[in-house]
Amino acid sequence: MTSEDHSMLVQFLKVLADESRLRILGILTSRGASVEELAAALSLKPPTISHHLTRLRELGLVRMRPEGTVHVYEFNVEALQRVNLLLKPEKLAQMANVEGDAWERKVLRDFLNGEEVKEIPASRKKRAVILSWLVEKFDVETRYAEADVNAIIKRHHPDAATLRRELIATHLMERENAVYWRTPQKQNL
Amino acid sequence: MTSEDHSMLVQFLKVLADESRLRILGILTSRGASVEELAAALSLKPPTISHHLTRLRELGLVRMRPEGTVHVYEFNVEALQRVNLLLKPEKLAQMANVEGDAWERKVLRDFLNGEEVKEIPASRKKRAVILSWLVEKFDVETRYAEADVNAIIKRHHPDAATLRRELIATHLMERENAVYWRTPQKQNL
DNA sequence: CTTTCAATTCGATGTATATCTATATTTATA
DNA sequence: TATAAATATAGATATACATCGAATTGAAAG
Repeated sequence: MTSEDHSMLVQFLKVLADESRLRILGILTSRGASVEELAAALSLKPPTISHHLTRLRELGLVRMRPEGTVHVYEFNVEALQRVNLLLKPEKLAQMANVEGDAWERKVLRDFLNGEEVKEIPASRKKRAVILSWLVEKFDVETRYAEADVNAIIKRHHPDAATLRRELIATHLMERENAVYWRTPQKQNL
Repeated sequence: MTSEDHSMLVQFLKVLADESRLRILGILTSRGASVEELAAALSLKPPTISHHLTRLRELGLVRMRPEGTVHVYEFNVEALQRVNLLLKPEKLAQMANVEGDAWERKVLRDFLNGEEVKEIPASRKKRAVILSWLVEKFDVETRYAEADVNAIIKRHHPDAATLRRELIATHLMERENAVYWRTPQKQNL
């Protein structure tokens, strides 16, 4: 549904993003006009105008009323209003959220080999993704000794010391005295 | 000024009329993002994303903030609002009205030879243009006998009878008993 | 200072499409 | 019914541009 809005919006914008068609719409705001009139007004050939009007009509931006052998085209203001409604940040956000964590999945694919961390990413952001994956190996309500933490990490990567420090530094885990625990999750909105 | 708005609007729409760029903006509504993140999210290569961001940035639709070696891009909502303001019927009308009667001038060029009507257009609309030109040859406040009307018309075309009848039929002139006069102009809005 | 990593720039390629001429279709008129 | 006029369609051409791989730039880290 939102992705329908999305491609709908793209199509509208593609049709509107043309100098000739905007000028046509501009003329049609004040009066209906025939193909020949528009051709003269824009200094373009009738087939070109016909082409533009077809594209505008496919999206309902103009309507056609035959009058004898002449076709009078009129502007449909409603359709333009619908475009304006879609062209807002909130709507764009909705449309984009069809997916969002493709990047995280890619990082996991790149740096994991099954349950093994192939390499600790140098980039902070990528490291954060791996650490988020790693912290899932710990229970939320359990309290661990440092040796337990190291043991669990070592199932996935030899450098337990570095990773343990990173988990604390990124606040994914917390420590008091010699006791470690996983930081309770905060809810997503 | 209005034509600057015009080409401005076309450029904005051309930049917005792209699926990838709309998705980028959609993502950036909720959070700033790096080129790599966007590339992963859209399943496109970084150079492609860079290209899109450049185009968006040229129009001020996004802003860039370097953060270490990573470039964080953010959405500039204001710029989008400006597009919405331009994408209204009134604005389109303003932009189009740089000229408007090119068609009428073309018809006159085609069917007149100086003060002589070369041929009476068969098309109703074109005939109307020629008749509007012809009726200007009459004073507004004068009352004419049929012979006078014919004489004036014959300065421009031999078939005075037909043209006289057309002037009446199109209500450009009126007749009562044997007296003719030019219909008073109604004002334009 | 060298290496590394993210971003950008460059060059190439394929696709989309605005515009034109020529032809066909449809409606009105003689 | 045949001709003329206004649109529409078909086919051709040229331009714009989205996308990619390769090379370059610029910043951070060892």
